[in-house]
This record gives sequence, C-alpha cells and structure tokens, in this order.
Amino acid sequence: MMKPVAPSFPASSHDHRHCMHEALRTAEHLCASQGVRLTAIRRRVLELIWRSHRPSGAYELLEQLAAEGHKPSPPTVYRALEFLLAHGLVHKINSRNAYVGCSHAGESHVAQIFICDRCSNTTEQADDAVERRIRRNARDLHFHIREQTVEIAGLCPRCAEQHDGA
Amino acid sequence: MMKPVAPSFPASSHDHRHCMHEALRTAEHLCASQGVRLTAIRRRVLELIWRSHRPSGAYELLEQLAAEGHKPSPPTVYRALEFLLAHGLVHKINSRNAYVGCSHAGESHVAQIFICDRCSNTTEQADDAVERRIRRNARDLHFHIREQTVEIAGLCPRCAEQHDGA
DNA sequence: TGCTACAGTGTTATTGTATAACATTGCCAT
DNA sequence: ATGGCAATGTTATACAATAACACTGTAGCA
Ligand SMILES: [Zn+2]
Ligand SMILES: [Zn+2]
Ligand SMILES: [Zn+2]
Ligand SMILES: [Zn+2]
Repeated sequence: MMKPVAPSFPASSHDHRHCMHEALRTAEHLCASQGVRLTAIRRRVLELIWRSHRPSGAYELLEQLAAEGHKPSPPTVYRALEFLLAHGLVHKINSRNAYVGCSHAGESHVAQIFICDRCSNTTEQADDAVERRIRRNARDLHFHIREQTVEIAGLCPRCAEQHDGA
Repeated sequence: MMKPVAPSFPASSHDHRHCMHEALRTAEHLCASQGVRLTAIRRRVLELIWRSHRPSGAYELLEQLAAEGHKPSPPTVYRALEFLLAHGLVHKINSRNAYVGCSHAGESHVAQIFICDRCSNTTEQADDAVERRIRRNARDLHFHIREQTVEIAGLCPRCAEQHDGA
C-alpha cells in the first residue's frame, strides 16, 4: 500500500471521496482516543469543510447548514470551528479568514500551506527543515514559539499552466 | 557607525525615536525615488503605526486620528494602509488584522515576523534560508509563489522571563 | 489663463468576520 | 432526583473591510 507521493497539487485529480472519508475516520478515532465528543454539528462542519481543498469561510458554512434546514447562528459554527482547531482537525487560513481540513491530523506537525490565488485550492506540507530553521531563528532571538503560521499564496500548477497558455 | 546587532527583541530597550525617524526618512526617500506622493494622511498613518513595534488595527488608527480632530472615515485609513502596503512600508499581520511598520523598507526581502502573545511587540527577520527552502518546496510542487507569509506567535524574551518568574 | 485629466480624499452605506453575554438543554455521576 | 458541566441556542453587538459615488486640488497642456 504505497501512497502516491503527491508531487503535484491535490486538486489535479484524486479520489476525493477517499480523501474525505479518511479525514472523517481519522477525526473520529482522534476524538475517541482523546475522550472528546465529535458531536453532530462538529462532524457536519468538518464534513462541509472537507467537501473540497478550498478554505471555507464561517458564513459560507452557515449558509450550507441553513440549506439543510438547520439554520444555526454564527456562534454555533464558530464554536464548532474552535473545537476543530483546538483538536488539530482543521487549519485557519488567516490571509483568507477561512478554514481548511488538516491533512496531517494527529501527526503533530508544523504546517506550511500553499493557496492558489485563482482556484483557491490548497495543499499542506510539513517540512521539518522550514520548521527547524524558524525555531532556530527564534532561539537566537530568545523568543518562545507557541505557533508558526506559514501561508504561501500563488498559482497552483494547473492554474499556472492556464495562465501561461493565455 | 555600526548597528547594534539586535540579538534581542526591539522592545527591550532601544532608541525608538531614532527607529521612528529613520523609518519616516526612508519612507520619504523611497516615495520620492518612485515618484509617488507620501501625502499628509499617508504620512500621519505611517507615523502612528511607528509609534511602537506593536501592530495597529485600522480602527485603532482611526481613533488616534480622531483624537487629533481630524475624524476620518474607514476608507480613508484603509486607503492609506493600501498605499503603505503596496510600497512595502508596512506589513499586514493577518493573524491579528493589524499593521506594523516594515523594518526593511526598500530592501526587497521576504519577512518572517515574530509577535509576542503577551505584549504584542513584534520583530521582523528576513532569513534567506527560510525563504529559499519554502521556494524550493514550492518548485517541487510546481507552485508559483506570489507571496510568502510567515508569522510566529509566542513570548518575547522579556515576557517569557516574567512568565518563568511568576 | 482657463481647460482637462486624474490622483487623492470625503461621505454614506453596506458587507463580512467574530465574539459577548446569558438562557436552555441534555448527559452523566453521585 | 439532582447537582454539575459540557454543548447548544439566542440576541445583540463589536470589529474589519469594501462599494459606490461625490468632491477637490493639482499638474500638464492649449
Ligand atoms: Zn481530496
Ligand atoms: Zn489553482
Ligand atoms: Zn523601535
Ligand atoms: Zn512580550
């Protein structure tokens, strides 16, 4: 069973049903093992976020929930997001005020996230070399890191190609 | 004339008047050389931002301007910020929706910004090693970078010390 | 001198993002 | 059952950013 090393962007062409199922399954396992509850709303929000690899805004999620007749209010969604963030199931993309599923849930990693300006698809890496170098610089400054946020904006392979062609 | 190598956080104890003057002078030179106008409002906003090394929110700046009797409306400040961003005079701190003066204005750099959770002071580095490694990873993904955003949150030396002591 | 073009600013209104504060519900343990 | 607590519901508000359009001043040019 060898993972395709995904040298390219996820949106290219991959079995996203699998992607999504895997994420949900992992989430359930993680919550169970940590003794926290993946309630209906939390699970539903996570599912909605995993509908794609594009970051979802909170109010976008609200609308999708409303479309199912549920019609919750902002705090409901923000609380679900807060939970998912706290347990490492999603990342917040600060440059977009939006949220995307974590591809390394439960793996204790520092993510670098690539975001396409055009199609909004994202992919997540966890390169130790980047993380270590930043940590080293912090040490030199006597700065105590709580969290690293690395967001890289630009064009994904597919969109870059179209851009060239045109 | 040798710059103190600032191995520590800026807020520690430094001649901030100098800091601020230098920044304004640089801004004037840059604008002049680029043939763009550092108008009164733009200049005033930049000065307000440089009052400290803590990121300032747009509405915070609005209030400070109002305190001087000017009382502008949001678009005025946002337009000034847009200008300052476009010309590399300030950085936006996405994780805080706030703006801080750029310490490397005119130097063509990719910044990594350290932000203290407790006192909000920031410091900016431009380590090529970090930048290059990220660029390399992007190349492997066939991703075309437009912009890198690196924000590191945690405790500055001073605050970390107090934290230990307590 | 007067005209034009345009960058800059003013003004009003609205959209978008996030949280405060407090009430209610449902679950579990004693 | 009942007290405690996590989760959710509800209302209102704070905070951040932009849209759309009007006005002004200046710089180039006839
Ligand atoms: Zn997928
Ligand atoms: Zn794309
Ligand atoms: Zn300073
Ligand atoms: Zn501090």
